[in-house]
Amino acid sequence: MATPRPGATLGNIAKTLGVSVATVSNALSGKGRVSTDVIERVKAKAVELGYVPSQAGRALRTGRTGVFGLVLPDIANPLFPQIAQAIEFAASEAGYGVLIADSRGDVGMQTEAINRLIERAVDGIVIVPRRGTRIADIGCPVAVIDSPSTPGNTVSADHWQGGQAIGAHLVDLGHRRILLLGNNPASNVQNDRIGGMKSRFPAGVCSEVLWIEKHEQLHGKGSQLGLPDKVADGFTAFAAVSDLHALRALTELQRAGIGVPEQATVTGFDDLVWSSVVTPSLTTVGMDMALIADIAIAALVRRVEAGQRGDTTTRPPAGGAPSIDNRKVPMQLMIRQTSAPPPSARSIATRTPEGEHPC
Amino acid sequence: MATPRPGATLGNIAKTLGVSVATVSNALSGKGRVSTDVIERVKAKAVELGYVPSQAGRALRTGRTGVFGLVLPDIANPLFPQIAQAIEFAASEAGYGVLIADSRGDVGMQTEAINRLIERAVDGIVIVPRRGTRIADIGCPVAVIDSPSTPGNTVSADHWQGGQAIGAHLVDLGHRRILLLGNNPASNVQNDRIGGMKSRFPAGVCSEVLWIEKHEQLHGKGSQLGLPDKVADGFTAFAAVSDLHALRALTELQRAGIGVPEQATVTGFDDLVWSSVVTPSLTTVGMDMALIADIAIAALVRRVEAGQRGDTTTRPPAGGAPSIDNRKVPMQLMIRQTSAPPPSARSIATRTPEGEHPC
DNA sequence: CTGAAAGCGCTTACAG
DNA sequence: CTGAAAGCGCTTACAG
Repeated sequence: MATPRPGATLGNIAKTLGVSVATVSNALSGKGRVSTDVIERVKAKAVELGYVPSQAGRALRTGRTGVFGLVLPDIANPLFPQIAQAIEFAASEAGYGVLIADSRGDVGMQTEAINRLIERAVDGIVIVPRRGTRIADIGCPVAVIDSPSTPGNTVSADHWQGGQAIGAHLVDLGHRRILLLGNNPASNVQNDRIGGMKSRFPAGVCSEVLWIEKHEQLHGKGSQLGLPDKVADGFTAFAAVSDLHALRALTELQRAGIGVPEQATVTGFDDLVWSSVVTPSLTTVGMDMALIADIAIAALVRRVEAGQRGDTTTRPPAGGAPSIDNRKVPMQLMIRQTSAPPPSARSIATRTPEGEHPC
Repeated sequence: MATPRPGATLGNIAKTLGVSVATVSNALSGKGRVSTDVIERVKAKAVELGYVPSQAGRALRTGRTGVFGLVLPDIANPLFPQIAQAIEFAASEAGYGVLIADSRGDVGMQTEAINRLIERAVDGIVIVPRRGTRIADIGCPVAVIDSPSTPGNTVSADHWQGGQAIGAHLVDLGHRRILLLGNNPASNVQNDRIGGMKSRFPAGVCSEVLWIEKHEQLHGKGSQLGLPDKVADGFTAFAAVSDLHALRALTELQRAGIGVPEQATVTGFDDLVWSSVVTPSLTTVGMDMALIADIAIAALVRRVEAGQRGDTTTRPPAGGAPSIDNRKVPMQLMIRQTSAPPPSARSIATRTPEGEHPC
């Protein structure tokens, strides 16, 4: 047999070897009692014939497909590559495939996407929910990423702690007037990040939040944020809840001839792919997507392998195994070049007394 | 039946209705002759029971899974979201699911990834090949995206034409000394884009290519590209083969106090998500990923639905249906704010005689 | 127009 | 240690 026939089946192997399919199945899976001699001959023949187990047959028999679904709010999201890559890696390590579904930011399509996955009989679903969505009990193991407010089976980056890291960094640098850049006040993630940052601002620090979506409703999509004016007002640091907004801030400031970081500090969130290629490179906070993905996939695998199907988004597995309820993974501060002490701290005074800049 | 039991099967419906499963199957699929009366009752009962066809059963019987694989060289690639979203959309429109596989930039893993997909019995595979990879005949319908040099079954953006569009734009603006920014001279895509640009430069234009990977080997990863010096040398335009490099150029120039576009024009490629949020917004060339995805998926569907399996990467379908050989989809110039006439064209002379800037 | 039957490839008790 | 048999849910000729 020169070319391994792609169609080889357990039956083929059994016939050529003169044994039963049950024996071949057992030999290959190592389950029943089979003599080492037979095991060897079966394995050799399997390789020779290029045997590939039929997932369809196995799925039909076992009721498990070995596939997880991944539902994303919007694949076009710049954060998506990291998530998808990490999930795909963790899943394939665990022997599972990943079926993707894009909800295109629409709640209705999110439901449709989930249904499509269920029709394909996925063993579990990893959901990165659309902002503000609550995932209903869909009769299939679910792990939710990045929505700590959803009860149960959730894993996410610790956005609050990430915010604290950036907040502390800014304060340590000596900044006392800080503009926080958010996109939408309805986002839990953004509020956590902002809350974390603020929690590290001592009494003497004065901060304000600029919500970009609201700003654009007023001044038009893509309009300038007026950051140079803020610098004139005394703001020395611009802390965005996403690298995307940080990039916008950085270029807007640079465009106005304001030196970053000499005259203004800029920080982001997420460590997107280009954050280290811009000049100056962006100080940001990265999340450990690999760990997050591992946790989500491990939770799903545990449930599936415990033999449960059709059970529950919110309750922990019946076996009493630990769920991943609201598990938070620390974020990591990546100090690069867009953050530095404010001009005042360097030129005017060596130490900045608290409350020097009243709001 | 309040709660639709997720486990409902053809047999359940048949039994509750007192008909055969064959009839139920026919009624639902509309294939055999079934009386309208029975069809209605079957459909009603199916809805009532929340019947969801088992893909596993169907797959086992028909030999088709209704799933395509998507192999990507590196999911972390910033272009990936567009590709994945478009493929997922086109596939789900056609009734197919999409299983992802990341080859992480490694040729060996690309092969592994393809094998994993084949084990899952995908009906076809869309491959975005790793640079320089040739896809072997893998016994399963394949559509290749973005590698026009691969023979057969390839669809891609027309990188050459996209280059021409940018090249012409730059020349029309009056630029005569243009620095082309590429990453790697081994990339067909990049060479096509550069070739296209150059093809529109008349004799009087002097251009040069700066290969970033080579530059970084010499000066260290993430080092400055020395673009301000190039401006001093008389270069007025910087045309990158990717928005990523354009962003790098833009920030490096801005950082050096060089006004874009007043003192230097910057252009990119691909219209990545942030290209319109930077200040000034980036002139670039977008690709019609939706069309590319449609073509790739349609080609796969045609093959699958023609009933062929195990056939051929390189040969056209036996039925004589058109293959997608080296089909190219036009790219679209998106003129935004980083491109403008060179300073000389505005201040020194109204019209720039050809050959004014010798190389 | 409808039904009985075979079979896709696999795994799992159960007998030998 | 090994095999015969049942059955997962579906579709497809084939008979009635």
